[in-house]
Amino acid sequence: MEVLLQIQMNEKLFLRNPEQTELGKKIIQHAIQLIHKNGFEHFTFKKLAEDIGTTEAGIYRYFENKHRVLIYLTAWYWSWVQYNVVFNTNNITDPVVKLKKVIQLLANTVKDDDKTLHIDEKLLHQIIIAEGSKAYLTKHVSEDNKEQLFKPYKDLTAVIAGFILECKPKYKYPKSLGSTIIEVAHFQIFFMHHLPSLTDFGKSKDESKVVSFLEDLVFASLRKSK
Amino acid sequence: MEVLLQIQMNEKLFLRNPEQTELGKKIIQHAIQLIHKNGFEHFTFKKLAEDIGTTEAGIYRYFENKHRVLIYLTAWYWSWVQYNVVFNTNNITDPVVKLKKVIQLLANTVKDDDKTLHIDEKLLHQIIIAEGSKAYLTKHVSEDNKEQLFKPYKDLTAVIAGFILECKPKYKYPKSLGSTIIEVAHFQIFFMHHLPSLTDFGKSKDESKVVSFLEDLVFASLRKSK
DNA sequence: TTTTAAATGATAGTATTACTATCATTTAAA
DNA sequence: TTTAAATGATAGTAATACTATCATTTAAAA
Repeated sequence: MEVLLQIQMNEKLFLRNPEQTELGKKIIQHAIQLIHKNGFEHFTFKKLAEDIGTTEAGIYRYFENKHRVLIYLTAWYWSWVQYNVVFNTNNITDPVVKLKKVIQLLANTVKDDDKTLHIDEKLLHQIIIAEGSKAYLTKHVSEDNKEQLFKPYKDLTAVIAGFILECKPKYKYPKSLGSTIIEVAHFQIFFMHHLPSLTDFGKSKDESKVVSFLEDLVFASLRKSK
Repeated sequence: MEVLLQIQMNEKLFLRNPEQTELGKKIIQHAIQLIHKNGFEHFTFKKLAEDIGTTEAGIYRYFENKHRVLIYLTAWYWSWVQYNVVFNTNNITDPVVKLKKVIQLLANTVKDDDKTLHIDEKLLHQIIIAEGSKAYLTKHVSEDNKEQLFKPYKDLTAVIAGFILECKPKYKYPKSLGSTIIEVAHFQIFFMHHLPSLTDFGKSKDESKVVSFLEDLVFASLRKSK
């Protein structure tokens, strides 16, 4: 069975929808490669244009600025993760199993998804780990939030919060624990690779240990005992 | 009793020690104000120089670039937090009480410390929440780490990890839980103010609820039962 | 107290970044 | 086949992130 996955993106994320043209898809594809290679700070529309074989002006027709590209990529990523969470937890009734699945999807190495042709999810996952929080750590986060640019992140958090409440209906912090799972999964992986003494898995560089830590953390909080 | 606090900083953080001259102290003082006001992305040495009444070249004699200023400020901040942790937990034997103190110091509003004249800790705390992770989320994090630029952060994590092991000697993830406490304290406060639907304390904007969430999270993991 | 060096101020200059604008040309939809 | 939309090519500007030079002030050493 061959299916393609297309994620509907908020119109405010772009000036012209990059999914709808060849140039647009190239912009996304090469933006992922360049941000991954050089980091977001050294990513420029000039380099991107040269990489693709178009001009700066061409990129500016799709995105207002490079920060919007980052927001677009993070929004896309969180939508894709939510799709995977929903897909992988479908027909599972046990909320503990569902939460474990979520933790695995967040913390494990991603492999490129063949259902999206121009997006390399493995690279994108690494970008989100290292650059994702820069999307909202700005002075204009509230304006961006009013335009619903972070909706996919908030939706995913809500899904996870739902699973948490299924586990323990009286738990008082489902949303905070949801966003904590997402954030901790990512920065523990980052620390493991780059600042290993901030973790207990520095030497092994084994993502499954981040999964174990998170499971320990989450299910201790959700035990019925208390 | 009037005492002044001076924190010994790693020589590699700067070109010329800003603590040792009037101009240097002004650079730190006004950098904090400007980053707080405009955000790190819009903070430039030109604006800083104008603010102080000196020239760009003057700033470059103290710091290689603006990223080093951010690293300096975060290093200073973590050293100061560790001083406060050590001071406030001195003579306390119960590790649970010590950990609670740590959580409060990390998550509560900071008031300006009179023992440091040119640094406004309240502003600095807010800067670290919103900009702190940009200090290490770079492509050159490993080189910076080799120069020990993140040592204060790692030291603080180690102190917290020590308290965690005092609580539960067999706990498997003391360092990861330590860095998690630090990070979660900060981004939950950020979310509470700017992306409230990612938390359970959006409406109240009450930092003590972040403290409650963190205590719940941490002490569930450290209960003797398991 | 003078000499010397260190720190600062003033100015200039460069390459890159982050855009905006214009117009010709190609491509695709009506 | 007309018309419009998308792209390419080029130019230009203000701001940013530096580096370099030299004169002047300030402070430490002789």
